[in-house]
Amino acid sequence: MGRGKIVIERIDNSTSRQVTFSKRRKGLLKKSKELAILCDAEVGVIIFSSTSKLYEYSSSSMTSVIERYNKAKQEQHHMNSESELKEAEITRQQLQDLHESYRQLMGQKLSGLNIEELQSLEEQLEMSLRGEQILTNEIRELNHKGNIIQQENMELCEKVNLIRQENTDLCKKLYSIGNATEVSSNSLMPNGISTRGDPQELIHLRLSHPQRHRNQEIGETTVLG
Amino acid sequence: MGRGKIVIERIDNSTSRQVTFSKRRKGLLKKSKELAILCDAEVGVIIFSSTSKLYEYSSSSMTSVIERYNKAKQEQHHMNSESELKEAEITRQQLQDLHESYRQLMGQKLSGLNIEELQSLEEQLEMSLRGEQILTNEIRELNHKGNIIQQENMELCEKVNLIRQENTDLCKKLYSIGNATEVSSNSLMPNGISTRGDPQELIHLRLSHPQRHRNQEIGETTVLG
DNA sequence: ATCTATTAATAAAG
DNA sequence: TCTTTATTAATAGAT
Repeated sequence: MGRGKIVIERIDNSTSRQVTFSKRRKGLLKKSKELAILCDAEVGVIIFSSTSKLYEYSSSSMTSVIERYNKAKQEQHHMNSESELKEAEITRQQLQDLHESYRQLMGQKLSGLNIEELQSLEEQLEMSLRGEQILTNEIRELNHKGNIIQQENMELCEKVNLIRQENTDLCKKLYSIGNATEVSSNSLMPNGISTRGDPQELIHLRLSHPQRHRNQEIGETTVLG
Repeated sequence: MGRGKIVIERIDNSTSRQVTFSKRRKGLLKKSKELAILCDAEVGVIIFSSTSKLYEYSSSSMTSVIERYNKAKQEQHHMNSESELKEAEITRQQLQDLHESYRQLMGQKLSGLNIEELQSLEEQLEMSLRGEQILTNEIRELNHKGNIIQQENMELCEKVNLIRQENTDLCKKLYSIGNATEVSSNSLMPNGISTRGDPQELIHLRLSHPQRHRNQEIGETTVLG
């Protein structure tokens, strides 16, 4: 879809690579949006340019997309390990069946000629089964630990976001104080002393009013930390 | 690009929504690959259908893309908080300038009449600045903790995968033993006793040979756990 | 799933 | 980077 057909391989020319990157990135992000809207899908796209610049699109928020992705993957893993356990169960059953028919054969053939070999076989089978048990238990434990840590992780993230939000709000407030006082300061500077009313009282009010809010928020945050 | 132009809005008809999803999903993933290859970019795409089925593409691995994304975001936040700190610094400077001109004005006007109010103003400013410091420190700490837990998480995942792989290998071996012996068992079953050679010895060899491998692997895994 | 008319994306050039 | 334009690629609608 251009003046000529191209093969999909790394573009060597740095300039045209960048041009193509810019065009196709735009196209990809547009198509991502369209897919999300048309088909009511949740979509997240992350692009790092060859110069490591980040571009992204997410129909909701990247955090929620990644979270959902992790959950879905976790479920997939669960499914996997469960089906693995089932397979192991089947294998175990097959071995037991084998064991059983073997025992029957031995009974039919000669009673107690190769007992030593039979016992060795039995031991080996048991060790197989025991070893497998150990492994599956370990996997269960590790899965469990993983889940717990991931949970902690998410909770921590929420905490961080919460506090970050508080901080942003606070910064905004501080900034608005700054702006407000800056305006006043202009009227106070030696060049422009045009004292309408009492500027002193005005500033005092402006600063003392949001001050209470600030103290409250600090208190809350200290409890969180 | 179809028989007719369409508007980008949720497709109400469930069937055609699903058809469009399938087509466009395929297109999006293809274009993602092309972008990654043509432009040497790292790309990750996550798609959840309206029925919550997961589709994905990543030029490297989704884990590494997400990791890189998180790092990049963290840096952005650092930049943000640094620029916020700079802004706070500017605000602080502005307030000090104000303070200075205020003092000068006071000096010019009446020497020491409203000192109490001035002091109150000073205290309030200091508290503002101190509170901000506390918040930014907390954020740093929380970020740090988050990183550590994430690290732990990844290491654990690797461990789980490693052990899972070992288990899979082991299962395969076990399974192949099962199949091999099952074949033998068929020739051993009452219905088909056609004893060519000594089947007993044959089974014993087949079982005892991989047995050594098994024991080794169990040993290794126990060290890991 | 396959077909095809049509639109959309984009390669190359300015 | 933006615009233009020829051409290919994607896909909407139908089967």
